[in-house]
Amino acid sequence: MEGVGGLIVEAEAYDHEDPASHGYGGRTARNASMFGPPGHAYVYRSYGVHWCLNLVCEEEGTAAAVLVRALEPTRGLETMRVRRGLTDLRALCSGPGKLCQALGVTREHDGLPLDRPPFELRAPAGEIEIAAGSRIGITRAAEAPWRYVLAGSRFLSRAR
DNA sequence: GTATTGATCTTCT
DNA sequence: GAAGATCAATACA
Repeated sequence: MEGVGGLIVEAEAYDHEDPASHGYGGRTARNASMFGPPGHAYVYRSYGVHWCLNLVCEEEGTAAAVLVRALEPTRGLETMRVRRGLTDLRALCSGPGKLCQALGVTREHDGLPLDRPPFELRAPAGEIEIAAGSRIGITRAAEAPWRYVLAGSRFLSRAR
């Protein structure tokens, strides 16, 4: 989006039956876009400091989404470095909040469709190996094996 | 190297 | 008024 981007290497799944999910317990003002049509973004403020980006999937009313936790920067590296104030490539997008800062994702992107600018969603090129694991950074149902990572990637929020 | 804590805001109780 | 799907700076080993 807007000249920056990368390969998603880490994601976590949430649905409306998940106690850790914002969609748990019904629709609210914050998670409205989670309940919207699939293929849209759900962006929320975390700890008052960071933005986190979700990709809404499944059908309307299920509040299913995947949190994009980390990606491997491939485009717009200079832009992302400036936004993050860093030179370390691995630190640019190795976490939900970092990733959004690097990409420039804010509440303005909440609810936007992912198949139109400024978003652009593409399938990865070639064969990739996916590994599943327990989730990170949450206090409920953290043991659910709904974290999916690109096996062996150096750009994860936590090492393999 | 690991551990702890402050920052700062939206939403829910 | 408290909690939270986080990060980065600081303190200690």
